[in-house]
Amino acid sequence: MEEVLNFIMHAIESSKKLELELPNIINHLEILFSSIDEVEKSFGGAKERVMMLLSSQHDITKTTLSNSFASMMSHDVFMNKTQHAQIDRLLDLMQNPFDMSHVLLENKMISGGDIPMLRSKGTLKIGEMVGRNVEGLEKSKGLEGEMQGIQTPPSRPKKRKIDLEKRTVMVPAPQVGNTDMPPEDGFTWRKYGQKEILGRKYPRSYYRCTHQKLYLCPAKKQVQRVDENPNIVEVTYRGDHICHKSLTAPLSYPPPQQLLVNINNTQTTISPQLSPSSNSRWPQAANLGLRAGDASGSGGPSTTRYGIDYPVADMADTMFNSGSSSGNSMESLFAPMDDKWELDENKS
DNA sequence: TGCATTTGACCTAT
DNA sequence: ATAGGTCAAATGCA
Repeated sequence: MEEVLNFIMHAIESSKKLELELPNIINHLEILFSSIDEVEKSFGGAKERVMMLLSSQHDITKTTLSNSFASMMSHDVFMNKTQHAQIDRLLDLMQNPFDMSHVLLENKMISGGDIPMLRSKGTLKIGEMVGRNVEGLEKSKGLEGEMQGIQTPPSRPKKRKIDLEKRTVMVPAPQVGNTDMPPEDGFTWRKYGQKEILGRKYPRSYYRCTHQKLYLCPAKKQVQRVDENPNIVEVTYRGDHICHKSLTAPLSYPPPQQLLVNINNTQTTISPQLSPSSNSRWPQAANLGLRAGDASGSGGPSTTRYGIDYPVADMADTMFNSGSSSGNSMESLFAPMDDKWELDENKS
């Protein structure tokens, strides 16, 4: 653990140094790059070692980790309630690396080598695992043996009234116009609530399917900005859309696919993943997040449309859904990912 | 006028 | 008691 703290302290020092020198080096890209690189590597090293500790220390407890963080953070910073909560979340992540939403966030924040590391340890799976939360994990008995003794944290409230499967995806928030608008995902939603969430900087918005009353469609989603990066929103889907199955429903939408949104420092990519357990109920990858930068997304209501032309979405749809041929450019882009991130179903 | 959003109140699980 | 989730009246907009 000492080594971890050394890495973290070095990263913090490097960050401070970078902050101080920023005005001077902002125009010297090479120096800027090496400074950022140093910070990145230090945090990466820390995380790598924490992961190693986690794999070897089956009885690691949240308390001991928390104490380590607390002592580290208390050098000259008084941690308030929110910061404690954020550390709690980080600890949850460390003990539950399966939550895809966090993993994606981590992939953005740290070097790209980390996810392969997780993958090689067999601790991370895409497909069935994408975005599945703790409840989903607990149901997934086959995974227990692969958790390498990492215990799911003593959970906070697991289920509320509705016992629906939840899936979380990270999508880029709109950069222009009304950035509070949820990303487009091909469905029409109606906002029915917003709430401040303890330990989170940004409020959580609650949406239900516009056709809930008409078609008794139970689909809901929660949209929340990520604390660490407001440019990313965390979208949690619950319930299946049945509105499109109704004979009297509006025009159908394109077949949704499960997705993986892969965010890194400089660009955002959206990678389609076939879902083993549900191949028709989750939002289409191509549509998610495309509202960012879409001028039409500024201002108007958050509801979207069935059967209306969406040039950008269509373009992406074409890229992702242009049949099973392996010739399209997007597939070539994501091919390495697909090869490495083996779906559970393919294994069995 | 009808639909969507806002927001305080209420409900419910822990 | 508390926090997350939902309801519903008030309000805004086209």
